[in-house]
Amino acid sequence: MGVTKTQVFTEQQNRIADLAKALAHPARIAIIQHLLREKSCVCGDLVEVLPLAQATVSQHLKELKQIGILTGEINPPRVCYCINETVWQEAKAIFGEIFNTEVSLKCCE
Amino acid sequence: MGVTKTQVFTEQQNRIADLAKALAHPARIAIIQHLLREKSCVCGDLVEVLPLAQATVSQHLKELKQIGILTGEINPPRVCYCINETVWQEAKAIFGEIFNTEVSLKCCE
DNA sequence: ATTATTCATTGCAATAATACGATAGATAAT
DNA sequence: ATTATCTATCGTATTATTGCAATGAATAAT
Repeated sequence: MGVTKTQVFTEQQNRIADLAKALAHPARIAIIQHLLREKSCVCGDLVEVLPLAQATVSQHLKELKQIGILTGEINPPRVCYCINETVWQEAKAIFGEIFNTEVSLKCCE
Repeated sequence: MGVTKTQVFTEQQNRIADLAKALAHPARIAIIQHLLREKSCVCGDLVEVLPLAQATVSQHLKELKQIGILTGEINPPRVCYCINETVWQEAKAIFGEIFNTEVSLKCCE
């Protein structure tokens, strides 16, 4: 049916999946990397850096803003996008929780 | 056009995005958590744990196998799915690289 | 007031992802 | 041989995602 059955999973599982989905596009990775490394965070700069149309970049920014990873501060006529420290740390923690789990080596015995 | 322009991004950006996409569904998170925590890794066990049809679970397992996160060892008539340590460590490292980057606080100045 | 700049939104087309019933294949058990 | 068990795949329906041109909204500059 093309629609994820979110209600049958835990809140945590859905949150991780949603955060992962936000990272599941190279353009959004590029945006995040740029905001992490450079000080410039104006939308127009990102449009220049990315080989995508302005409308497409705007859409990716919207998604990252929606999940909370980015904040968009209007500074007319520009908009400055920044990484939201709180959500970023949450994502770091939630991914760390999974990746730091020791993998059971007793598999397939 | 519904198709990601992978060729215009770096290999690393595409790899992170692909790994993130593999994690971008609560069912696949549940599968990974189960394989991390429990020793049982037979496909049938996962079908019982997940509130999804067998065909759907099989499809999610296929995706995780395709990206390399899981290995599927045939042990007739069962199939044992295990976390692939190598790829798992790669994913851990690649996500860590991003999340351990210090966020520039000089944003929007 | 008019024009230019910056960014968001809308509308559309194309492709990808999600879900499941039905079926097939392979082995074990009888 | 027949039946049962386990898993993969196919076909199909539905929804989501990606991408961009065109347009709109809001402010700055002239």
